Amino acid sequence: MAGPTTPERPRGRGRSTMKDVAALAGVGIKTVSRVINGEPNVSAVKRQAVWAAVAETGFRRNDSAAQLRSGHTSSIGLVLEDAADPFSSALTRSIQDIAHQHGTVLFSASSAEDPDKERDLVLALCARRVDGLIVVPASGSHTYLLPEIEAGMVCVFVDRPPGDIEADTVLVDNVGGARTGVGHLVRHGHRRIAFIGDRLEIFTARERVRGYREALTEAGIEVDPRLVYNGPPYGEELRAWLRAMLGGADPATAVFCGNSRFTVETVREIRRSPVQPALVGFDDFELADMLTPAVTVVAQDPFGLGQAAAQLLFRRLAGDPTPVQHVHMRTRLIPRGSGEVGP
Amino acid sequence: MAGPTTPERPRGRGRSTMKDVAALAGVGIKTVSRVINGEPNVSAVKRQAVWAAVAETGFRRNDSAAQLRSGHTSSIGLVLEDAADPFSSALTRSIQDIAHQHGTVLFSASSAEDPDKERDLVLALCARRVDGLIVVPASGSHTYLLPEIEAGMVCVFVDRPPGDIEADTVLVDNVGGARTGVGHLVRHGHRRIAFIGDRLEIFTARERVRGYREALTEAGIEVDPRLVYNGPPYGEELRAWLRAMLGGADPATAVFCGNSRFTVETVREIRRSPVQPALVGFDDFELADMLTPAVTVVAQDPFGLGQAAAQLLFRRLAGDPTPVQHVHMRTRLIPRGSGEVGP
DNA sequence: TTGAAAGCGATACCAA
DNA sequence: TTGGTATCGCTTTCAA
Repeated sequence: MAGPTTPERPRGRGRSTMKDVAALAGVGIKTVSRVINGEPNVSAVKRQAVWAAVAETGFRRNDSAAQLRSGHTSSIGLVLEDAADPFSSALTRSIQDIAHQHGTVLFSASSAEDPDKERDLVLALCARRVDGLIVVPASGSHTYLLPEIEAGMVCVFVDRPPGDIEADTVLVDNVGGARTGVGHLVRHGHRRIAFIGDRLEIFTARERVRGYREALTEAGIEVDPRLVYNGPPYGEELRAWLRAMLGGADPATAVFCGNSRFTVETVREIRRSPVQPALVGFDDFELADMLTPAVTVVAQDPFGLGQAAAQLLFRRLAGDPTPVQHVHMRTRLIPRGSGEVGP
Repeated sequence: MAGPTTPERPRGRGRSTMKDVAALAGVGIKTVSRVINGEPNVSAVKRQAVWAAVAETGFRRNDSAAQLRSGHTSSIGLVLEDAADPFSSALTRSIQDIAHQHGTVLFSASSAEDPDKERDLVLALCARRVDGLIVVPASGSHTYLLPEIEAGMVCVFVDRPPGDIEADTVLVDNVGGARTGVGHLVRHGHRRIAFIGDRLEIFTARERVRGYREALTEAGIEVDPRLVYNGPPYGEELRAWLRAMLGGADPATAVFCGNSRFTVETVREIRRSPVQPALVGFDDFELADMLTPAVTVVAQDPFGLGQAAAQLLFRRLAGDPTPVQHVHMRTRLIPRGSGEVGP
């Protein structure tokens, strides 16, 4: 009984359009458009009639059609390494928030550190005509973005710079942070300090080793290559290396870790080890203060990083024509115990 | 000199279209469409000519235009509570992966547990005509989705059921998990067991208290309301309650926590406390095994949860017409020490 | 204040 | 195997 009494209402699948709404409200389609988009110059009477018809038909504007004509999507894209990583998820959240403030939604995708997958994802986002793009670039060249950028796509790179192209970046002061952390260990009397970090293909790993080297050189300590690990942060390879290094004839008395994955792995290995080296890690992590001993870290600010990147992006979208910008974020040493012990 | 020699190439802002590509390649626009979309029935010669023209012009298909005509976007939406939360970010990652397998990208947004914001985000995603939607619903009614669902939007709810509507859900066995965890404490001789969890507006909190009550009742233990906390997982309120409860005349000898936020807060407070109750937490968390004592948990599987939800969604999108489904995921007790001590 | 008409850039359909 | 034409639902433009 209830069904067939409202013949104007589209049944089952399928959406009603502005045309349907206009017909039902007895106005022109352009008036519907004005009301939906909150534009002025519509009489209160018609405005009400339109909203009534919208409610009646369950109308929802098709943004694809709007974008096709107007040229902007009110969406931005984010491509990062792994959405499940705490650093990435903090980044995501802060970018989502800034996007939301600008009435914009966020596409996000994970590249799994694979340059080809990153490229696919980025280009898919470009095909969707997102207004702008924030990328934590995998290694490799980014020249594939040149045509997109020339066509008007706005890109900001976070945490790492892109390969082979000049573009806006928001980076952490990796070198300075590592210098601070290693210098801290030096000041506590250590001279045999190990470095444990990612493969050197990864920008942040390169920069942090550099900071490590600089700190040692500055202290007049020669770098011992047997104390430097650059490899995957998981698996037997790392554990074997740690065991060998800690159990060897001339073990390190302190360890500096290149990121929190390594810090955690190192903490686990130290637990099993007869010697207890001092430890400082790059990047803070949850419960670092609750471990025994509590872990001293050089903290980054992933929320701040995401905010800075998003704000730069929206400034560009608003038309900021200034030359390419390179923003650097400070790090902060947080002493908690593991780094404040002598050799 | 290099610039003006290729007059066909669009300069500066603006994209080339299939029309441009067709003109440059000397073929019809429909042939370009066939090549771009990998459709058959195009000669090798023309195919090559088209790809050459695509490269030359930097053409990238405008997906909005494609969607307008074809009706699907190859995108799905995800609305959750907080992208920075480890549970949510694991969910995000697993959904991203399944989506990617289906050639689909993911919109994600955080509701911050605010029903109005959730509604805005969901409707924005509907306006973008995502093919489907996965939602971790905030509390409140979800009747606002009825018109969308009737218009063909496919929705799957994860971790919590929606309010006031029947829809596909993928939930954790909250009651059973809590019963298991509390039962574990009972078996170690505890009779004064506290429950610490979220506000009762939140579905999982309600279910987990229920499991707690059932376990106690089953053991013939009366529930003491002074041992039950339902409130925010942060701030002085919780800490004061914990201090009072642990320092009172008749303190609990064991604590069951409703989620990992509470577990961590409780661990911190126990450290400062003179008494050391046994502890079991719902939801596993990183480094739980490295704390002292290591924390016994009832683990969920957020990756599995996301996978199940995404797979159900894509089954629906493929046309699965079966009635509304309610999937339940098992939990798993992981004894680590904190829960294996007597009163 | 209002609305008719002309696109936006692709795909669907059908004729060649 | 090819490609012309109508069309998707909206915004823009412009005349009334």
